[in-house]
Amino acid sequence: MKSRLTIGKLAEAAGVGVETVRFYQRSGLLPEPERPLSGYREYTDADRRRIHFIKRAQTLGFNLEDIAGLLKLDGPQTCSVTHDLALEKLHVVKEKIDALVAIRDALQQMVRQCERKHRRGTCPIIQSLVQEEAKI
Amino acid sequence: MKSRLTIGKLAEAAGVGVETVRFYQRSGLLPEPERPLSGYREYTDADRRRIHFIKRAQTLGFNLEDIAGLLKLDGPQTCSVTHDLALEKLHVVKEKIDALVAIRDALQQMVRQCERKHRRGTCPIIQSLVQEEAKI
DNA sequence: CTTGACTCCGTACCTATGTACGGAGATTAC
DNA sequence: GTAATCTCCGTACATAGGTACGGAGTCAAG
Repeated sequence: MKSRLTIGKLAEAAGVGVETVRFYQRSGLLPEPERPLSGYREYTDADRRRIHFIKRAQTLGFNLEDIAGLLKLDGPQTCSVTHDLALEKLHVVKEKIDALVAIRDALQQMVRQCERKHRRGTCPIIQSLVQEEAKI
Repeated sequence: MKSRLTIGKLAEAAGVGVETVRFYQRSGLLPEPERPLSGYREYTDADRRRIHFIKRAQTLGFNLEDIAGLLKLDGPQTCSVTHDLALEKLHVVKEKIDALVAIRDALQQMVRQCERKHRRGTCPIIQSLVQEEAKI
């Protein structure tokens, strides 16, 4: 099912606006699509998945430049370049995970505290988050 | 050691600019500081930690509005409000962790593949990331 | 007690990431 | 085949999150 999509269909399928697709193309995040009929862009499902990936990565705190770096990992580099870049990104991702796990644990503790009605003046969310700082 | 900080010292200690501190104050992310001497703001170490938390949360994909919500957990609400807000944030944080773990695993697989010199035309980073989509 | 660094405030400006506009041409639905 | 819809392009505008400016007041070292 090699569905050919116009820009409008792609945008709808990916949950973004047409202008966003054009913007990503201009920014180099999407490859130049074929334009057989009259100059209209023709996209494939791979482009839709790529946009999904971009949007997901954004919610994880990567900016478009970071994301371009991640997407470059799919390119035709030598394996050593890819390897090093992947390792670097891996490091960043692991750090993000650690920081989020600390926040998750603090939130969980807070929820439990509230459920045990052990409330004092204020719930110690910032304190518990902030004291992770030395570790992170 | 209840160190009193001027805005410049605070900014330096927190690794941001003076204007950023003023901006956070205007945005309600930092409380109004005391201003005993001649109107100069006087900050404490709690403010420095708060800024660190804001910066850390930003790299995890929270925007300033999200962060204000997290910081509100430290406030003097009733426990039930705090509980519900914390649960909601907990959900978001867990989702972020899951997505990052998927990316981490894909990157790890990629690094291993490169190390085994099992390279084909392109490393399958996008494919492996993108195919998580159903799960996430 | 002067000089240089710091702070005040409001406002203007900047970058990243989109969003919208508008007029001309292509396509599709009737 | 014509009307509605879609796409083209360049450019302008919008929003979040800062960052810089400028002129006046304050503080601290010599």
